[in-house]
Parts: sequence; structure tokens; C-alpha cells
Amino acid sequence: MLQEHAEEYLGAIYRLRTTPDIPVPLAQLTEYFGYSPVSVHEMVKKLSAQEWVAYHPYQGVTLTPTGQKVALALLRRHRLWERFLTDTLHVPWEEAHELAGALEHAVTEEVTERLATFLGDPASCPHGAPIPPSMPSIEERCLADLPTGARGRITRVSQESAALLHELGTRGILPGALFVIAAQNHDEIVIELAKHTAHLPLKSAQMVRVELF
Amino acid sequence: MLQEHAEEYLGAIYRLRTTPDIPVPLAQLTEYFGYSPVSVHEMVKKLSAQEWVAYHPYQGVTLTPTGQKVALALLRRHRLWERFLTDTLHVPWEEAHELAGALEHAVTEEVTERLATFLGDPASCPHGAPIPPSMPSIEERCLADLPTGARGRITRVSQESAALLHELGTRGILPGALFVIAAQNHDEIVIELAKHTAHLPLKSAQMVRVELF
DNA sequence: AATAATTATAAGGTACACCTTATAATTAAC
DNA sequence: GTTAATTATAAGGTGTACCTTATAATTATT
Ligand SMILES: [Mn+2]
Ligand SMILES: [Mn+2]
Ligand SMILES: [Mn+2]
Ligand SMILES: [Mn+2]
Repeated sequence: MLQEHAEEYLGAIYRLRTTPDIPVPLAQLTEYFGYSPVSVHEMVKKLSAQEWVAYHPYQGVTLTPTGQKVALALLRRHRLWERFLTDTLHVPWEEAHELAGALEHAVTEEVTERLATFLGDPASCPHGAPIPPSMPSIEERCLADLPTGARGRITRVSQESAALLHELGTRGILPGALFVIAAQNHDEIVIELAKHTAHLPLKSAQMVRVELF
Repeated sequence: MLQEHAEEYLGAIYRLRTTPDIPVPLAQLTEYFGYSPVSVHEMVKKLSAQEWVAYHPYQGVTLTPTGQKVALALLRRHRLWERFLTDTLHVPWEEAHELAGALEHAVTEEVTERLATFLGDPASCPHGAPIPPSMPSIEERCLADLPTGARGRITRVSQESAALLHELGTRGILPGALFVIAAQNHDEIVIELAKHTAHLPLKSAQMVRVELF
């Protein structure tokens, strides 16, 4: 777990990028942090190993979906703290940014959301930058635990073994797919999808998360 | 600068001690943190080198005045954040302690005092522990900048070079001393102390902080 | 006084995130 | 197409705060 420093990098990459998919050159990170190119490169390799960034040699880094999530969560915390500092504690806005840079690492997601509520769910920081929305907390259920007739949408597969993914893929059980539970017994479920009906072992269904309607 | 970890140790020592001056055995710190005895011992040596604790072999550690100041400041921040979490964000009090353990390291003294004001200067944390008072913020002035007739008390010398300290010492310009400015010109000031009058180069006076009456 | 328990110290190691210096590879500019 | 600039990589190093294993010193217990 690299946590704090990693977050800082991901946040910087998010801030520095112009367009998603256009890589941020390491030279920019070097300048942003005031670190040596070698240090930045080293760190980028670590971030890349964790799949938080994609490293494009001689071009720079882009955020992976996971990396972007981390960056957005950080920016959300940062900007909420800025609002708290200026609105609640009456800290001058020119000092709020730096102070929020420390607080942003010191709170859990839950505290962050409570803070947001307290502040009245502000849409932007004192400097006008938008506050990223909290991740829509979908109520996920396990596909294996649903009664006959339940309908919803596949959200994700919680284990990424090749065999499982292949089994699900061939049956059309993919993130995004709409479904209705047609039947269920001790060792398999029958699930109706858009264009066909699939049989799936319960064991596999246990790895599938869905959002119910 | 050891800062965060050092603070954590000093805070723990403060919490664990029964009476000031009765040393806290390293074994207690070992247990408190869940670190190995060797690690604790190592850290204690560092704290001792900084004169934040006094180490009494086979007995334990006591806080020096400086160390205690750091510990009290930490506890103040900790308990103020606990109040904020429970009172303002409605975090359950059983979660507040741990969460405050992170926030306590993420704020400056100034933000702490603003937080205290916002909270209405509470006297105790949600768990009933007293909140140490803020350091009485003496309004310090520079001895070099005072008009004739100004009176007050020397509070401290802001640069600790041997030559300067010797110069001040021989003239009786020491922390605690009461004074009146008798005269002042382009390159020196004349300062009246309890039992004598001293002449001091302005350059030296610039390093002396005073509290005015 | 001898033994047991506690405490201290020595020696060597790990992970993290930074550093410098030097060389190689690639890309950009002339 | 050669040169210059940028970017990457290799090699070795730092400080902080943790670790284990092993041995020495002190204190406590019987
Ligand atoms: Mn930060
Ligand atoms: Mn802002
Ligand atoms: Mn803490
Ligand atoms: Mn408390």
C-alpha cells in the first residue's frame, strides 16, 4: 500500500492533464512536485505496477479507471476541506488550499460524506473548482442470493479468474446486462437475459454482483 | 524532524504516565503501540537526543518541558477533533477517537485555534477527558522596535549563538527580566533593568523577543 | 547468593520515497 | 542525416521507522 504519496501523484496527474487519454509527461510531474526525474520515474513505475496509471514511455502517464477514481476521491476531500476551512473556520482562501492538502489524507470516506452533508453538499471549492460527486453507492447484491422473479442489472464480477470470466462471458452474463431470475435450485440458477436464458452454477453466481431494480 | 511519529510517542507517554516524574517503562510503550522493545528503545533514544524525553535506564522515560508541550498540543488537537466529529458531524463517539488520531496530525496551530473557537472552546472531549488549554499566546515584540519608555519583560532569544547569548547574559538581558527602554539611537538601545542599565547593539536587540505591559 | 525475569544493546535487515551521477535510448530540430 | 534535447535506465545512497535474533547488563525473586 503506497496510499498517501500515491494519491498525491494521482491527484497531480488529474490536475495536470488537459484531456483524459493525452498522457501527462513525467517532466510535468517533476516540475509540479519539485522532485528529480528519476524519483518521479520510479514512483510512476510503482503506480503503474498497481495499475493506477498507464505509462507510455516517452509520452507520459494516463490514469486508469481505478486511478481516476482515487484521484477524484482525493479532489473531493480536498475541496470539501477547503470549503470547511473558509466557510466554517473563516480561514482566508489563499491559505485554504495548502491546509486542505494535509487534511485530505486524514479522513475516511464516511467522514468525508458527513462533512459534505454538514457543508450542504457544496458543488465547488472556494476557488471555484468543481467538487467531484461522491461515488454513487449502488446497493450491490449477490446474484446467488436472489429470489425467483428478481430483476436488475449485472454490475460486476468480484473475482477475476479466467475460467469464471469465460464461463460468464459465454453465457452473456456481463456488466451492464439486464436480467430476471427465472428459477433457482440447490446448485444452479436460471437467469433470463435480453435475448436468451442462461443456466449458471450457484458457485459462479456467488462471484457476480448485481444492482436490483 | 521526526514530527508525526515523535508526537505519537510523546502523546502516548503523556497518556500512560501516572505522575509526572515517575518514568513510563518502555515495556508500556511496547505494549501500547504493539512495537518490538528494540524499536521502542531506538525511538526513545531519538526522542531523548532531541530532549523531548529524559531516558532513565531500567526505569523508563519522562517528558521534558518541551516534550510535554508537544504532547499537550497533540492532545488538544486530538480532543478538539473528537468534539468536531461527534458534535458537528455526528460520528458515533466510539469511532471518534480513532478518526481523530489521523486528523490531529493534519492541522496547524492556527487552524486548531479556529476549530476551538468554532466549537465554542470546549473543555473536554466526548469521552470526558479534559482538553488542554491553548498556549497563552503572548504577543511578542522585538526588543529592537520599541519606543523610548516602553516597558515589559524579556521572553526569549530567537537565535542561540553562543556569542549572542554571552553578550546578553553579561548585560543581564535574560528571559524573565523586566525592563524599560531608556533611550535608542541608530545603532544601539539603552535599556533599564532591575538593578542596572545596559547598552545593547540594535543588531543583538533584533534577536530578543519581549512581552509588553 | 543463585536463579529468573526484565531491560538494554549490538548487529543486520526491510520498505518507502526521496537523492545524485552517469549512461543509454528515443525523439525533435536543424 | 546529423546533432541536440529530451527521456529512460542503471547503480549506488540517504533517512526514518519499523523488524528479528542474539547477547549483555541489571533488577527482582526465591
Ligand atoms: Mn495532500
Ligand atoms: Mn480549491
Ligand atoms: Mn495520531
Ligand atoms: Mn476522547
